[in-house]
Amino acid sequence: MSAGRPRSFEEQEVITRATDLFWRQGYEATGLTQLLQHINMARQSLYNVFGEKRGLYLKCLEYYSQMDLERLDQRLSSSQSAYDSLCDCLLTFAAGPPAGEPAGCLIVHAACEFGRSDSEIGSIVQNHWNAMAARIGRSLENSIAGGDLPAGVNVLQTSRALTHTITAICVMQRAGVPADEMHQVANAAIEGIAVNTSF
Amino acid sequence: MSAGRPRSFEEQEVITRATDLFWRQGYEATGLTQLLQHINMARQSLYNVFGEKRGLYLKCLEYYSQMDLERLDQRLSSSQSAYDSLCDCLLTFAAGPPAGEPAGCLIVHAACEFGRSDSEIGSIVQNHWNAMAARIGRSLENSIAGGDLPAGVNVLQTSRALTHTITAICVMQRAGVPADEMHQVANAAIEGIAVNTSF
DNA sequence: CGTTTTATTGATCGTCTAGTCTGTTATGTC
DNA sequence: GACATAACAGACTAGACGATCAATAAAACG
Repeated sequence: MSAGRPRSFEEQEVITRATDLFWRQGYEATGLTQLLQHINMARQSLYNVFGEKRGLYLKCLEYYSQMDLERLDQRLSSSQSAYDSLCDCLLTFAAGPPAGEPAGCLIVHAACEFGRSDSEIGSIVQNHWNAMAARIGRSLENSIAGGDLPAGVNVLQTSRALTHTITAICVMQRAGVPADEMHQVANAAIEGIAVNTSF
Repeated sequence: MSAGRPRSFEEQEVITRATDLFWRQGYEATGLTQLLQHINMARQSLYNVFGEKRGLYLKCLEYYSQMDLERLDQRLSSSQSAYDSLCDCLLTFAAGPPAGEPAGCLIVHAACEFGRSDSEIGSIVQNHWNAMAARIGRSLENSIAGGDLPAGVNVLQTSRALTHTITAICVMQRAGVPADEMHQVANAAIEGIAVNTSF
């Protein structure tokens, strides 16, 4: 083996910065020139490493999904009880993104932009939502085990409903809907959890 | 006054067809050439009538919003009781769009594409969601009056929550999430309605 | 008919797009 | 130092973009 000229960039750094731009603007609205400036990378290097614009975008989607799920995990284990963590998590989503972070969700934006037309993106999107629902479902089960929720709660149905609630919050935050409305929705979701009991 | 050469198109027809295309593809992904083919209109005529691409898009957003709200009204008065209509309405959303109609929601897509960056679009988007919530709120009040819901239901909070549920259903349908999952979410929303009581 | 008004047509504008090609630079290995 | 390998830098391509211009066509009015 042998080596050539060393890279002047770090691949993960590039993905992180590109994710930020796609997150703010979406895929179509992000031009290659602007993208290259933002990630501080040479044109040819991008094509060497990622093949094409879409290749980098796919990496960004995967990175975003992983990052977002990690943060969800953190939030779902923030308090002592699983139930309190779950409620806090919903309220945190409702409070909006941390300072400096774009509003909205890259996955949601990807779902809207590509719909059913790109199956590879579609599966990343659906995997993400399934993973969210699975984590929330686990949190619900732990809440039942902890005695904060009745045993009859329909975990599958409720976990999906909460995933939808979070998704909708992201959409509306992107358009600038005020936080107090989001707060109301989060509260409605919390109050609705215990009701979805199977029989 | 006087008249010139008569138009070879109908403005409403143009808006209807353009709406269909923007609905499927979004604003950025829809090129002017494709758009003109789809609406069967000469390039210059578009600029005469709508000023620019964005002008037509704004008209489409307004048309879509109005159409969507009218349909919501129909669904919310489909059954004998307000409560049954509301439940049916949610389940109808969960069942997916009618044949030939694009999945997803033009308003949601606009919210994602433009976010806070375009205030004119932003206000159309928010007005639409407020109008949805208002209609659903009225339906909730009627359900209370009809005796199908307890008087303590927090109408404002619940109407917003249901608007969010519908919004999320649109997003996920666009990505091809199967209808039975949507059905579960609609059921969770229905079961959750009665719980959101103020005290 | 001639004038006015409006709409349509097709060519065209400059710019930007994603993607490629070529030559140069920087490394490790022999 | 010569060679192989890999990355950088910048010019470049062909096509698409939104938008405009000038010329033509079709109506109403005098």
